[in-house]
Amino acid sequence: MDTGDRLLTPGEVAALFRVDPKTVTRWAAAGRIGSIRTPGGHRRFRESEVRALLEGEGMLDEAEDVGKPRNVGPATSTGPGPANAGMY
Amino acid sequence: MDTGDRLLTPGEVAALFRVDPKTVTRWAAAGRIGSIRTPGGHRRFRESEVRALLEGEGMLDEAEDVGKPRNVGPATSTGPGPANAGMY
DNA sequence: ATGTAGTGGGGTAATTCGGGCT
DNA sequence: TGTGTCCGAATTACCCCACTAC
Repeated sequence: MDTGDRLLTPGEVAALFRVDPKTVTRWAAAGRIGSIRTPGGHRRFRESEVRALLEGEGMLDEAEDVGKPRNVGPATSTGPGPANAGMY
Repeated sequence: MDTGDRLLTPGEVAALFRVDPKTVTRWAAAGRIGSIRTPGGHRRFRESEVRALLEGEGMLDEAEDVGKPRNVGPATSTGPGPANAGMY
């Protein structure tokens, strides 16, 4: 099935993350993001991969928040939600 | 999409609020402001969200809405759409 | 084949991160 | 409780030039 394997250039990914194209290249070099190399050596990234990293790092099942617009208390220690694969 | 999804760096947000970048980081850690992390661990903030906080529209009566209005429509309009038409 | 734009690689400065303290 | 500053460390941004992509 086609997961939208649209290939993006480093410049595209950089614009999405608001970073420098060189930084995106560094991510690929560090193995933090999948990269496809062209015969010339340039890198190309998958749209699906970048999208997953952009906001839904945890790919959590986004539930409808229509029944709770009143919660202003951050006391939800049960799980803030997006527990990205942080390792910093 | 067109909500001005321009991402800002902690330094930018800090300059907007006249506070230290560290303080902005605390807000993100407290969940008071949405934050997007780069594979490297750095944070990026949405211009629209920062703007709402600056305007004070985010702390009206109780309309605190820091969540992300995820459009669960049938169409995956979440994407920016036809950004590049056959670039490579 | 030539030209423009983007990309790659290396190196250095600036920013940000994380935790702890005043 | 919330903000600003300290530290060390990692990550990122911008500089150069050479090569690739169209």
